[in-house]
Amino acid sequence: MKYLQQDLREKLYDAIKDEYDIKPGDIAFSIPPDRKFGCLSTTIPFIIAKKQKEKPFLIGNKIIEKIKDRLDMFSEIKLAGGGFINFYFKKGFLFKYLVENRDRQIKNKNHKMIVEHTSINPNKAAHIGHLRNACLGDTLAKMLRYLNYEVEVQNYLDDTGIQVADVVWGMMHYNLEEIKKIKGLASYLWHLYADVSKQLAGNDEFKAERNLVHQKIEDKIDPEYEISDYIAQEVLKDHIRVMDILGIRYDLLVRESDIIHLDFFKDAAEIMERINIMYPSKDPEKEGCQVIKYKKENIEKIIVRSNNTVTYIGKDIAYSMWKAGLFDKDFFYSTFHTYADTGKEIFITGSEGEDKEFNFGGGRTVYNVIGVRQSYLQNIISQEVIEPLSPEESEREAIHFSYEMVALTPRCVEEMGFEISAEDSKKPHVDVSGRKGIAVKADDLIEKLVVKSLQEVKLRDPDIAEERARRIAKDIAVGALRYFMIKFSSSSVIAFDFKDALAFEGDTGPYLQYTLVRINSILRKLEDKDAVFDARRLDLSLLEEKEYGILYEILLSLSLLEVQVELAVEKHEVSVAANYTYTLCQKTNHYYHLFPIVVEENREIKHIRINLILLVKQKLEKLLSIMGIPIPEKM
RNA sequence: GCACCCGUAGCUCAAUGGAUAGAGCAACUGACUUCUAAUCAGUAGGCUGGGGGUUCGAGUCCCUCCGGGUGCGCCA
Repeated sequence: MKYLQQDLREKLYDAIKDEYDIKPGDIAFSIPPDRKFGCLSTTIPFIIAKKQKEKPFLIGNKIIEKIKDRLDMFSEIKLAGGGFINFYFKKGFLFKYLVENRDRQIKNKNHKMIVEHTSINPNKAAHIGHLRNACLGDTLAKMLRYLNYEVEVQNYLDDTGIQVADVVWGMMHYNLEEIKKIKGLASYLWHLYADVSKQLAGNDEFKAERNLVHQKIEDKIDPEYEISDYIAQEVLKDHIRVMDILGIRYDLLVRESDIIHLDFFKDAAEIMERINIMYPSKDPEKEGCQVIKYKKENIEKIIVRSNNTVTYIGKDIAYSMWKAGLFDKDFFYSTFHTYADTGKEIFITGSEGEDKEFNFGGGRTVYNVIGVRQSYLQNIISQEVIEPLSPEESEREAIHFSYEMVALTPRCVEEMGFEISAEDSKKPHVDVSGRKGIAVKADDLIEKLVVKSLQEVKLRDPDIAEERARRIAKDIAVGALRYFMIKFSSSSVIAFDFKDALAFEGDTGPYLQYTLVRINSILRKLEDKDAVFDARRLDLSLLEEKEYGILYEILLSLSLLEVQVELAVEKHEVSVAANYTYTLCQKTNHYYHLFPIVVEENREIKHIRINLILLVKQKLEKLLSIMGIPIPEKM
């Protein structure tokens, strides 16, 4: 349909460009709310009317006169509502078009996208907040791959940060050998981190000790360094394990320690100084500091402190510039992990080693999936650094893929046995806090989902083999979780509650899975020779009006797959795809409930229905794979 | 103070400036001897926080007020 729309836009533009002063981009199409208004519609007469002071309906009628003989896929082109031009496809056109073009490849964009997501501090197990980040980022990456961009997924590791120093300080009464014996280190550290945070709060002596530990980690002094290095790596492995359960994978792990040791900031600073983005502040309060001006809020942000150390944002600037290919320096790389099933490797940066050729970094578009609270800093990076360094229009761009936090409902906090202050209990939701230990661990949530779906599976098939049941339960759990994490628009806070997250009915991942599982089940019951695409034998006039109407809605919906995915990427809203998939499934369920397929006796009608569900199956599989929702073998 | 986000059905959320504001949950009614009831059909539920404005057309854009939340550090 995308090609159809493009084609139509060009023809329309050619027909009217001499008479009206418009650009091809002004012509947009939408699908009208009611089929009596046709299957495609444009409001171009209104747009022209605004510019040229002529009645929209007069313009519309003129346009229709010009184009009506040039477009043979339509049976009718009508003016309605005072200026809408409504197009009516010839009966059967769309179905044939979809079947014939079902394997059409999306054009290669020759454009490298880097998506940074997950980026969890490597000092404790992952929680639901991190899951939202990873699910959004992974879905975005999968969408970009579907649209045929070159995509590289990076996960940034703040291995020298204060959070790691916190837990190392808390572990200093152990030696490395003892730490290596701890089972489930990430989960152990979860509790330790909460304890440590409590101890450090308001105790300056402890904080001074912790700061010393932090310094030793940065300077690679043992045993602090070796302990921190071990912890960061073990926790990272645990994050990779959890994310892999959800089908989330990475290409490259970038360590902050390597950015520091390779002194990336020096190269970044030289470039920024050269074009005066970064300069010494004249503000007496910021004497001796290098700053960047944030024009929108008229603020000077400190990048280099008066003691010559680089701030948090300074390091991120260096990393962002490297990601966008704005300087030549590169990391060294080695393999960190190999995925058993595909044999694909995750690489990790290093600061020394063999100087081999790798193609990491150098993205034309660089997405950073990070919470909305970081907007201020991310805006500085994209507006004040990357943009000025990319003078040609959209040559390089850094995009903050922003989302709101996952919070807990007060009820949920109480359910989990945390104490809740009177103040918090009045709020609509309570912030997740790794520091306080108030959060739902990713592992625990997944386990709860698996247990619940296993119950449901066994309820439906008491004789099912244990291993098979577990496999299916896991698929359902993953589907439920991933869908839950992306179905809300990213600007709304998710007030997490087990009741909603554990739901398997209605607007949920399992609903989508169920739709496809049933289609597969129907197809299994057909003979092989029946279950084939064949566009020549689709005589839709055989269908009664009601069936034709519902079938047509599904076809229109199917035709929008690529358009919807593009829209999701453009709007930075992966929920667009989730909602789209859900309505497609609703229509499909409605359809095959009313019109049986296997038992249909009229062979031509049966053939039409089979071709429809074959199309739905193909598109739905694509959509689910984009959202990382697995397809269970049965439900 | 400056910058930003949110407010839509009882609850959780949808809706490129477009035609009659839609789903799910909860409630109520109905459909399993039928290709899988994790489904489907139906009933009920709305001054889209209030007030102005722009527009042929506003839940959507602008202004203002009310209510809720966030960011603005030589922390990360």
